Amino acid sequence: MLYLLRENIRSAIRATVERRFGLMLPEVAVEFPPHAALGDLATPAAFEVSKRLKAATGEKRSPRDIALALAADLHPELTKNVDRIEVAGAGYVNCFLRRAETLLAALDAPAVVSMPRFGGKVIVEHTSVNPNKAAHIGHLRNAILGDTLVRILRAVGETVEVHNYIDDTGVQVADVVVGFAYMEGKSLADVEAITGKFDDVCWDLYARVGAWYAADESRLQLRAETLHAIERHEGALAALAEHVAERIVTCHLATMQRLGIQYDVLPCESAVLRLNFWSDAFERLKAAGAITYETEGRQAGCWVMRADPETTAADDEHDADKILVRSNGTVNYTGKDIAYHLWKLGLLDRDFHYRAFYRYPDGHTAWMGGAVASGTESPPTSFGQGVAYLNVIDVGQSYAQAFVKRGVLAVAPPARRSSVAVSAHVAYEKVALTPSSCLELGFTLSDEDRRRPFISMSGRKGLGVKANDLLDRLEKRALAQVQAHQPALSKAEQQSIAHKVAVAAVRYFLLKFARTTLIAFDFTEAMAEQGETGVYLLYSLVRIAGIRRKLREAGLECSAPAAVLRDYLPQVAEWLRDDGQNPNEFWALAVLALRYDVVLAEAAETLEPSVIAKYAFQLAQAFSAFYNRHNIRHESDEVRRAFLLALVSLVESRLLAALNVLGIDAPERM
RNA sequence: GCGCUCAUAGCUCAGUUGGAUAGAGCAACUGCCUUCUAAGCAGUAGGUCGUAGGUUCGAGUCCUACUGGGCGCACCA
Repeated sequence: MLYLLRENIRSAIRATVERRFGLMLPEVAVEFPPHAALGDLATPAAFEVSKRLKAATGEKRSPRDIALALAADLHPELTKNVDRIEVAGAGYVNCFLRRAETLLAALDAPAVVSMPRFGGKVIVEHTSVNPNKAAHIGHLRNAILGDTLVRILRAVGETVEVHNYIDDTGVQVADVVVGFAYMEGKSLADVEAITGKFDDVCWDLYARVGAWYAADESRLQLRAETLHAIERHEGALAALAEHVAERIVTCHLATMQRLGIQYDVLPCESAVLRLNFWSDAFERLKAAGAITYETEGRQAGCWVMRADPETTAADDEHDADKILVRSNGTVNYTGKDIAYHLWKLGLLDRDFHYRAFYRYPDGHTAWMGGAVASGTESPPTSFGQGVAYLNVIDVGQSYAQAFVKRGVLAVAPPARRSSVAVSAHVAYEKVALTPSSCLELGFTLSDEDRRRPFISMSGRKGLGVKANDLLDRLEKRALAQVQAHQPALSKAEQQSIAHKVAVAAVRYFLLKFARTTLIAFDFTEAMAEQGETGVYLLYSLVRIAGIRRKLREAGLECSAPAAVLRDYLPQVAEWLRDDGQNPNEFWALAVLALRYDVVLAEAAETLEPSVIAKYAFQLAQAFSAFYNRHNIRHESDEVRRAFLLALVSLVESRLLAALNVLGIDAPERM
């Protein structure tokens, strides 16, 4: 609601400044003042005009004079929504909205308007966990961040395709294969016969393989041989690798499904090579002059991409350049990634072979993009060919991601360069463990480690909190609460509620931190059900559901409060008026709810989901205060009851929208 | 060595592209359940925004230097 209004004010100010002062303002800041006495929207543009006027003409005019002129000119253009405009402080222009009219209009308006900016399909890649062990909470942060980003983009009207890249040919898979084949002497049939949680079995095995290598480094030769067999796609080891990768991917998809996360395409790295994506990309990189063949020095025999000399410098220990093709002629990960990204933007005349890999309960299918044609079904739409890509990958990959982008940019035809320019690496910090969490997991720590603020997770050491384990613990804990609060419900209903509570808790916990904040995972904090948590958000909506239920039971139902209030506009205006020095609490709540689309737009623009999480909590908090002060069921005045209910409806609508974008589903009771 | 990033209340973190009186949760303390769910609400206390300069009407936010963390710079993926 406020998004469009803010844009209107922005353009009105820009036009007024141009007309009266002959200045073009590139950006006009319109913000939300710290308190209600200063209006609903405000702009410090007069300060900017004063500065620019002085620079352009030498004329000195006080910001306050300019603000007065702006306010006078602005008002006629905005009378529809704005009640009055005041100049405050040294030169702020403050707009006050017509409260009653705005509230009623908002009740009939959708929570958000469509405002796509990419102009076509955006490809979001996230999760991309090595398919060799159970997913841990670090992978969960990636997936939840990515999934929420997808939901944000879809909410603002973007078309999004979700990719989960499967690195089925890397050392990580090879290590588990070595474990099965050489440590345990298992055949493919033996591994296929393993029952139970396969990802947990591999988690333990992977850690043991690490120790096994450390005990005798000559065993690393087995890894190299296995890797080679996988890359050539030959023999029993390759077949075992394929089985491990596919089965683990299935585990990962099931884990993520618990959190409401789905994928459209699972492109496999093996196919990037076998379907000649790379050889095409290689030729194009050479033709574009983006890579050069080294004939001397320690990179002799390699194809390398030069670093940007302005931002990176080489020294004795490090080459700033990035090798894409090793001296033995094989391509590394970054090279393959460039090929994959060319495909994402439709810049390769090649495609994967698709087969339906995973069915979701709602009928959606995740398609595996592999090297060989198999199966009878084909996808309903074409994949790839996006106008932009967004990669949710941890910040440690920034260096490599920068080379991927430069590689794609070098090959892209001029008309498509803007596609590459708007594409981005959505970087986030990792999840580490607090020392106390490590101890709780049963790991022994040195005294030095004990004093550290956090300890990195390590799949190779088997040190980490598995995603499924955390969810299990949360569900168990929530179930105990639900059983205490809702003893009358069936076991199945209680479990369904406990599941929703657990999902809300994890998703909110991993989303409330800004992307660049390292999370030191602590069980106590992550399992908290009080304060700034996903549980609190659910509780607010449960209370709203409770209000509606009780009103229905009392025969006081009111499905369309706006229709009732339309006949009592002066009364509504009175209820929304500030009382002397005190700002009006109803209006404060309403105007916060109306900011939803502004917050969503900000999240979509900055690719920062945490702002929505923070906003949802703020709105829920404001509602809780309202809830404690006003009892709707016991309100005898019918019109006032409709008024209070209108506020509840507004909050409910925006809170539901926010939670939907956060991937959190609220139960009726809890 | 170079690059990126962070430093805000006892702890964990927000802080609207430079704006008006720096906020929240946890922990501590004080109240509130015959009431639409107390998984809650109201209140108290807690700050030289790492240090020193600079830019300007205005700096937690931008620039420089310094101090102290974290990450990256592999013929790994």
